[in-house]
Amino acid sequence: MPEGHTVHRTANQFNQLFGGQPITVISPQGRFAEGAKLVSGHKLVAAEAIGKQMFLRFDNDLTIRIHLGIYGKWGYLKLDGLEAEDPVGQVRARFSNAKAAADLRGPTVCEVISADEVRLVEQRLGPDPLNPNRANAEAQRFIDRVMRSRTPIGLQLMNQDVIAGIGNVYRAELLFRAGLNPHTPGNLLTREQLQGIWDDSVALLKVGVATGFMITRDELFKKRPKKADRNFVYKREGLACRECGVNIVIELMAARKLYWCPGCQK
DNA sequence: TCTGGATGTTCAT
DNA sequence: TGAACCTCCAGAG
Repeated sequence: MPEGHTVHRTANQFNQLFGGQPITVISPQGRFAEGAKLVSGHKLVAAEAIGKQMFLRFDNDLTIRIHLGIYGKWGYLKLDGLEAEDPVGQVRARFSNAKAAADLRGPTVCEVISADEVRLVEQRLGPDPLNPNRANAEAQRFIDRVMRSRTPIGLQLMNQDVIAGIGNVYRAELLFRAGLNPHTPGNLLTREQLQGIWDDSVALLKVGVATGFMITRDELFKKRPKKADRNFVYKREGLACRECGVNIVIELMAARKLYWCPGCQK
């Protein structure tokens, strides 16, 4: 489920499994064979997530940048000294030590880049609500950026240069929780409204990191709700709004499905 | 068993 | 704006 929370969970898992240790990197599928050779056997200094991208920094100043895109998935194997079985299906990259292995399938990006190239990517990405550093400055950066543009807030929340880590599910749910019509131009919103969206994104993403699920209904945060119960509007087109009873609508916004409630989001 | 859809991004037109 | 990328899975039959 590649929105920002998933990538932060993966980075945490990588630091636990492989952090500070030499790591074997292979490409069973072959498409990452050259990159794997550059870093395999080197120590993983740290795994870091920014928005939907993960950076694996090695002790030879090279970094693997991974973006799952829409298809990408991770699978984990516990080894405890046993040999890993041959991968099933198209495994772009396998990361392993004696204790564990992580298989990467179908990513949009899996490449080795230099420290300078890492900085270029970091500069382009917008603030990440899960970035623990400079939390207040990051919020202001988000607010200023949104207010500069007439682009609808529903589009801006999907732009990784504006806010890194939000995808289609959180976009729909954040706007519902804020009571905002997705078509509202960014420059017509107030600082208070945008601060509210930012704070809510921090809270929802933290729930996502903790649970692994995109739960957006407060009363279900500490439970394990079924998929159909987790959200207010996402994938609920034609059903009655949980708050006002008006039917949830679906429309295409920049070729992505947008779900919202015309009753609650005036 | 088959088909369509999916939480995303980039590039060409 | 639409196609391409590329893999898995839920739902249909």
